Amino acid sequence: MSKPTIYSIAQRCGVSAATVSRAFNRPELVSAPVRERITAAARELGYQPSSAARGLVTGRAEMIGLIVPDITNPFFPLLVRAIQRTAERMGSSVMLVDAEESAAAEVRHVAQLRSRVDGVIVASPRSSSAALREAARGLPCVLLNRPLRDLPSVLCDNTSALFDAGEHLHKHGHRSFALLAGPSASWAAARRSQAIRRWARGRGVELVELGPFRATFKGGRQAGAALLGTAATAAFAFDDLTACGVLAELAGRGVAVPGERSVVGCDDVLLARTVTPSLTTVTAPMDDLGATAVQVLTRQIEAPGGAPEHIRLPGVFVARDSTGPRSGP
Amino acid sequence: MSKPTIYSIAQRCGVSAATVSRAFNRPELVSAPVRERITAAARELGYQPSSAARGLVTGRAEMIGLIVPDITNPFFPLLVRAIQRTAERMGSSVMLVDAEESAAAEVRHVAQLRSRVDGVIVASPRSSSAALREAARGLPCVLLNRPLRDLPSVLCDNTSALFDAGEHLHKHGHRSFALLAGPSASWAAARRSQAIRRWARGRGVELVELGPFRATFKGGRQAGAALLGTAATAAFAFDDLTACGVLAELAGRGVAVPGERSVVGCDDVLLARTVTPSLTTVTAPMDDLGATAVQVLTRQIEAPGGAPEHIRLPGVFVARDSTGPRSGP
DNA sequence: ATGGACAATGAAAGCGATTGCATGATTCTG
DNA sequence: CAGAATCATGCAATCGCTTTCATTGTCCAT
Repeated sequence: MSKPTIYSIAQRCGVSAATVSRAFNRPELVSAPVRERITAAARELGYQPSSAARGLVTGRAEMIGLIVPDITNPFFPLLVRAIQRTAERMGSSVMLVDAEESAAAEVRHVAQLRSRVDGVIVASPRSSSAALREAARGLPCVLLNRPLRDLPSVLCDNTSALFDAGEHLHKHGHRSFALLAGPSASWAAARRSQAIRRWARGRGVELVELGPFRATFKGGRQAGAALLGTAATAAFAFDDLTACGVLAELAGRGVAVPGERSVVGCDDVLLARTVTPSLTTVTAPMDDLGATAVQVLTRQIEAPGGAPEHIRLPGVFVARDSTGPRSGP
Repeated sequence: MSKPTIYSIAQRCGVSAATVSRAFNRPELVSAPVRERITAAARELGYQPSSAARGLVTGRAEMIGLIVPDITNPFFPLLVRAIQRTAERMGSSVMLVDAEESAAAEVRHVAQLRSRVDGVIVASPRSSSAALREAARGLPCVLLNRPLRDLPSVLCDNTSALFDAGEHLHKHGHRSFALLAGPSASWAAARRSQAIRRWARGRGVELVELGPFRATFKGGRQAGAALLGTAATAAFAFDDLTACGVLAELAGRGVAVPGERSVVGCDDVLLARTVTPSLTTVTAPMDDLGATAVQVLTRQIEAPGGAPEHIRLPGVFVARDSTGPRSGP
């Protein structure tokens, strides 16, 4: 009465184990009647192939690892979903690992995953390039939102969308802006800041830089407080979570949005649509991002050693209610 | 130059594979010098034991599955963390699966996980008892926040904390309450509603029931709108996410909290501390909940067939800024 | 009839680890 | 100093599956 194996089934059906295996993996090689007997017996016995045994012989775990720096950040759940869906469609499962915001943990987890997965997707804004490269040596790996020359990566590029955001605000009469910078170690943060700076310079408008702030709600509140110390009428928050914090802080101090200040976020997290006022932001193409990452990883797994792909997906600007005409003098 | 195995190492060190295996698993059985040579060689070659091979012979995957109904709900990330931490300490990895709010998916995923994990933790408010029981047949399984006689479960019981919440509001002069009910299929929702009803009856205060509302921010806004249609001065929201929605809706309509209405949430999600006003709520002992679930599951795995444990951890009431003295007449 | 092509199946060799048993070397005991 | 006990190690079976190669039987063209 132990777990059924292909042998139990084989015996029960009077065929060899090989035939049972084939009945599942290459059904066209097995005659219809036999195949049916086998599947019937399998169902009856509640047979489940042992993935360990299969993995041992095929060398594939049918599993990919996903490392995120902070699962409590609302940016990730959507990504996780997208990745999970795509992976499932390709016959793989996903092992999610939360690095709890520690660079060391990110790298450590890559090492731990090595033996259990076919490859990993790493959303690792923190760890050093060298550590990352080293950790990924010999393991198919795709970087998310962080570029590294010799490792494949899938990035969301918001540069042009942020330009659009700037133009949108400019059109509404804003001339003085604040940049609420994100974590200094984060590639995304650096890139966004840079895009905004470039735009401001090109437009010839005033830009005061504040921060860096942590990418949390609380960080956003601090950013909001800092913003009030300036004359800027519009602010670019590093991301939506930060922006929500800013909104909360402003609301708490009785500052009207967009009446007195306009705020734009980034990422288009679920919350962005639902807060009041709803957030003007830049939507990251989460589904694409996740799906692409899985596909790139799959390619990497099937043909290791190819030139690393670098894919860049553009974000798109969405105007909502947290931005509006400049008020005052 | 293929992946190093215990054989490569054995050969390199002039010992047998068995010795290499022992050097890692039962080091006390191997003489010190040999052990060191082996570990040195292993490090040098970058050896990683194949978990498939080990799993095949030991019959253990060192992996547990975790099924959550909706990873975007901020309740779960903290739980996931706690579970992951505990599992790691016990030498297991966690496979997280998001059921995307579908009962069918919950059950389907349990089936898929069967062959890859030693057991599963299921946070499944939705699927039917029968389906759940069937899906878990022969697979160690622990239910989270949902009781079922014949399956072990770990629950967070907020009954007494909700009583405390009621008393807190009563002390502040509130006499007319609203219950903003959560999803009708959810055990937690039913239980909370019941606790609140009981308290109100016992206290002899007025209680109007609204809902059910979805456990999302948007659902909360609807609840907030509904609340304004009543004369209740204090409201019990199903959970914090709902409560945040209520706050947003009230703020949007210029209703002061706690000036005009008091709101209490439940779960003490991260956001609860950071919104304005910060949320009076009932904190679920997430870390305990997660750790306990893993421990119960581990016991279940090691000694299947024991009587199912049912563990209940109490939530505790925390007063913050979303509740205050009753205003008006 | 005869041989070849083709289809359906079986036998058996691994995949990389763990582990019970056997063996040889040391040390202990009386 | 003989034999027992102990220690370190090797041998070989095993876990459940996939896959190559060989085998058997059918059928068709010659």
